[in-house]
Amino acid sequence: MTIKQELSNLIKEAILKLPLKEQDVPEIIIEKPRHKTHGDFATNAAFLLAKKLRASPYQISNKIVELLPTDSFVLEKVEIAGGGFINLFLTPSRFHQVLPQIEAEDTLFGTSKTKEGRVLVEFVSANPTGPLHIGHGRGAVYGDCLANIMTAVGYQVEREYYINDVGNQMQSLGRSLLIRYKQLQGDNVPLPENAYQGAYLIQLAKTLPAGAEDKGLDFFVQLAKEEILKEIRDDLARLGVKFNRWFSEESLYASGRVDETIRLLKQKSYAYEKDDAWWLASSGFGDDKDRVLVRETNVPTYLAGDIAYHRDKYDRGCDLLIDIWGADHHGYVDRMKAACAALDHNPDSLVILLYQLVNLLRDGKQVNMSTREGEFVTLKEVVDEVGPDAARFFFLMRDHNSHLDFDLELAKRHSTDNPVYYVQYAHARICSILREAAARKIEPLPAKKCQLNLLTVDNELEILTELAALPDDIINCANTFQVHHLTLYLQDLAALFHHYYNHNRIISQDRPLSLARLAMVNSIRIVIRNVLHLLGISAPEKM
RNA sequence: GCGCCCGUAGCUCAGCCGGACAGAGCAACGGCCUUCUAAGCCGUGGGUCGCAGGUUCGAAUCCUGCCGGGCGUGCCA
Repeated sequence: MTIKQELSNLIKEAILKLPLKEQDVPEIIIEKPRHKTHGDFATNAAFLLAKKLRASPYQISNKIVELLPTDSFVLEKVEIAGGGFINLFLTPSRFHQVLPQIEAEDTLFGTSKTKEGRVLVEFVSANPTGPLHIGHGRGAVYGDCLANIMTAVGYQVEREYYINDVGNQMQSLGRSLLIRYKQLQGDNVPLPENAYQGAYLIQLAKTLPAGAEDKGLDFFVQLAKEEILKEIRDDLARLGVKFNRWFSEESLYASGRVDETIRLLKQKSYAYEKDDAWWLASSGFGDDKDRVLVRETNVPTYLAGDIAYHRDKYDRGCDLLIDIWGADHHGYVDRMKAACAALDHNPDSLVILLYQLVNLLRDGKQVNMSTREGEFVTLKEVVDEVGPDAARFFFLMRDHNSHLDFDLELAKRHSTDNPVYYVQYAHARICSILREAAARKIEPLPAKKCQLNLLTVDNELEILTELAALPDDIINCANTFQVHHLTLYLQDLAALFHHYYNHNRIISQDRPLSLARLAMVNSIRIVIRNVLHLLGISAPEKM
């Protein structure tokens, strides 16, 4: 049980003795106050009860405090302040308990089994018509990390990439490659404006032997698709982004799942015919207007395929579908949710998370990212320049709803202002201390055998609080889908450690003290490493 | 026009299911290396939380309107 859960239970038991019925007890929120003088934790429970009990928060707080157990090993002191806040001060020994726990759970510390169910995270899903750009990188890392977090709280998680390998774009891609090939053969064929302009097709065309044009357009389509997909897989692998499955849109057509889904919608009368096309009655489910499912040419739209795909995910037994899209697709959210509702699925079981655009900067100045003529900065270029660790950390630093400035020079800098190094350095520093202890023949003891009551100086208890907060923080991330809290958590923890290191000797002549401090520092190491791994970032032992 | 996101210190942002004096990093200025990694630490200054109303015992946080920035608004994918 986490400290917060423990405190929450204590408060709740007291409230029930007020007396109050179970259903009238508000959700007890235990928060960490901004100021130390307000306790290690605090709750505003009395404010929430004031109306119901027709008493002032101050009076209610007094009653609650009277009803708290006096023989608790957790609470050292309880105060009422700020007109009704209950400020809770913990015994040092409660803080110390976290160290043996971290040691015992080791790589699992921070994880919990608080959630259950099958979650499918679909992300990236970029069209295989060109290299991934930096925006895809943000979505990739966000999705990968969110999947890690969902796994860490107990969900059974699958990660998928939906390949849009159907439609005009693939034909256009094949034609573009064919033209590039002909140009290389000396033919003076112009590349149409609507063709794919990127230089990557020239590179690919160069690998083709003479006479390749005899193999027909379809050969070029398939080749371009496969080669580009291979590059995409390589780029994502380089970034440490993992998928369980690459789901081909084409396979949905081949298996008849698209037609079947359209038939089903017709049966339910959620699809109707108008102007020689078939429409989804999505406006009945909150969309602005109805959407075409099957064109007057009798070819299904992208939407039809995507609905079949989502239906497939549900049919495979997933309880929660998470889609991660770039913000430029937000206009698509309502129709997708409408489609799921039309298929009798609870719209809340489809969560669509949008991430905002990435601004690429170099020393504070915007890097030109014109997508015209394919002149964008590719993900590969960025990862090659700053490395996967820095790239991932930077992509994860901000709320996905906020625009992200990605400064290439900052990401490479080896100094305090670069948060990646700041955090990794804390980890390496601790490893170095542990090596030094070994060199001095100081054999570390398990935390429970150390005199942990020696850990009460400076910010030691603050560090322990921070360590203990991790499981709750991860659960919070899973609930809100806000991954960036973990990068902030790491920066806070690293700052606490660096401060501590600069003001206190860990290894000293005082052996019991050294052992206790080594135990604490080792727990910090475990926690930093675990969180970095959740973020998919390495935890170097030397820097 | 309509829809979504953002608007907090010079810069980049956190805080936003309402709560106690609004936080951090960077930048600026000034300190700290014969002792476990100075890729570090300490100190100083810096804010009408875009504007105007409303709800509330209490609003950066909720509601309405406005202003500014970004994105979207295909029988493309």
